[in-house]
Parts: sequence; C-alpha cells; structure tokens
Amino acid sequence: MPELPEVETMRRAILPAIGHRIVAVVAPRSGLRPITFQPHLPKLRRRLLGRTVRGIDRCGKRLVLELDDASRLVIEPRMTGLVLPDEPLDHAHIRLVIHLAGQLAGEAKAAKHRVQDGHRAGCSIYYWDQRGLGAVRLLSLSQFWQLCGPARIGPDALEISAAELQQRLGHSRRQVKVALMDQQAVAGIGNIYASEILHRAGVHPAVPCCRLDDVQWLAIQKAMRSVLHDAIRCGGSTLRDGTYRRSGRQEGGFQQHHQVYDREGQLCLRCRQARIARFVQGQRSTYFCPNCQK
DNA sequence: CATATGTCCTGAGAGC
DNA sequence: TGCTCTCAGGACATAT
Repeated sequence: MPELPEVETMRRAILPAIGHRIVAVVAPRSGLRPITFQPHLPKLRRRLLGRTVRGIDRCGKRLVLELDDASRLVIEPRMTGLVLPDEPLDHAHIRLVIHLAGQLAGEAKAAKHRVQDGHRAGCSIYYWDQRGLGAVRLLSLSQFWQLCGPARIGPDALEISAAELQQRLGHSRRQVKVALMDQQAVAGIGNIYASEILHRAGVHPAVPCCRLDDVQWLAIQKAMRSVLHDAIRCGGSTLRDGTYRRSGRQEGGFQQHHQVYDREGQLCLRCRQARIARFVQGQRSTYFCPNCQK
C-alpha cells in the first residue's frame, strides 16, 4: 500500500538520522514468519553496526539509506510496511529497530549508554510490518544497481516528462491503469494513485496505452505530478484498514481528497452526475467515473 | 519479446 | 459464539 507519497513521507520523517552512527540493530522475536532480510540477520547486524548514515533517498516505493562505506540499506515496505522515527504502539509487528547515536560525543560505548537511557542524544528507525511481505536489504553498490538501477526501476513519477512517459508506454497494448503501475516503466505509482491520477486526467483506466494520443499523455503526466504532490503535502493516504500511519499513530490526510478510490456507488465529486464505478483489473480494484473518464 | 497469472502474508469483516 | 471464507495489493516468479 505504501506508494510514492507514503514512502516519501516516511523518508522525510527519518531524515534526522543523517549524520548519525548505527549503534544497535534489534529484531524483536515474535511468532510471526520473519520478513526477508538480505543478508540474514546476524550478518546484516554485523555489517550495519558502526556505519554512519550519509543520506536517505527514495527509489520509487523503496527507501534507500546510503551508508559511509558506500553500501545501501534498502527498505521495501510492499503492502503493510512502515518506517517510523518513533516506537509504534503495536509492538507485535515491529520487525527491525535501528538505534543511532550522534557522533559529537564520539564513542559508541557512550552512545550505547545513551540509547539504554532512552536515547536522548540519538535517534531510532523502526520498521513495522503487519503482513510481513516487506524486505530489508543491505547491498553493495553493484547489488544496489541490479535491484534499483534503470534496468529495473523506471524514472520517478514526479520527475518523468510527458514525452518520456509516452515513449515508454505509448506502444504498449496493456490497459493504461495496469501500465502505470509497472515500476519498470515509471516508478512510484500503485493501485490507489493510479485510479486517482486517471480520474484527474479524465482518461478511462481500461484504454490500451497505444490508443492514447499526445494530449492524453500530457494530461496523465500533469495529473500524476499534481496528485502525487498533493498527496505528499497531506502525508499520504490512510485507507479504511487504518494500516498506514505516520509517527505517533497519526493518519495521513489524502484519503479525504480521494475522488474515486474506495468510493464505489458514491456521486462523482467533479461532475456530480455519475456514480463512481468499480471493476477488477489484474486482480486489483479499479475505481473511475463513467462520465468523466471515457 | 510482451503480457498475464499465481504466490507470499496477516487481520478484518462477512456469512452461517 | 466461533468457525470458515474472502479480500486487501506490493513485487517477483512462472506461465502463456
């Protein structure tokens, strides 16, 4: 569920970790199946300890922590993963905790004491994941490029031009909503925002890409940017299941602005004529207004 | 090559 | 009340 706006919101929340050194890595035990760790936990922990976070980026729907030895910690929340700067109320689904200390007072030993005393001077990164489909990977630079390089992940949905979007998808026979969720074509869009983007663009979700003209591709690209920017401004979307949260159990706000997603049978807020319809595309729910999107 | 389908997982909610 | 069933959708493996 975390798509570009949610992951970007998580990224911004943990930016204070930059410049801090990893002093503890904890994976709480639970009866749940473990998430994917690469490499496995003992090695992952050993390699992380003592590293300093140099930068925090986003690659599509993944968070990327750049460490001082040029390795990359890639966190992939998939369906229910959350990256938080403070402790979630539900401890049962905490999968990994990274404690960091400031480097000013130096020694990891002193830093560890501060961590135990309530980590006053440092900060922490919590990875919480209810369904456990997510993954945490510590990768060398070359491994990172294999996973997140241009061969696997397309241009970011916030950056891509209309011309490049059209060039990448314009010849495809796939239905446009399905194609927009192809991370190799354009990175960051998932099921919720694909529906919202196409509604704002006025394009029917089942139209094959190759039937769209220049004007429609431009409309899609403009809608993509504006919808995603609006959603980031709101801190993402917390759906009915309530899984997605910001720090302190705070909900996102963009669900209040959804025009079509999860609004089946309700009046379209733009035309106020038709009711929002739902159908299934690639085993996923698509929502659209039959009047605004033809 | 392009496109379509099945799979992983947990918890919520429906239906009986 | 308590059981079983279905659904939610991210990315990847496998199938067509």
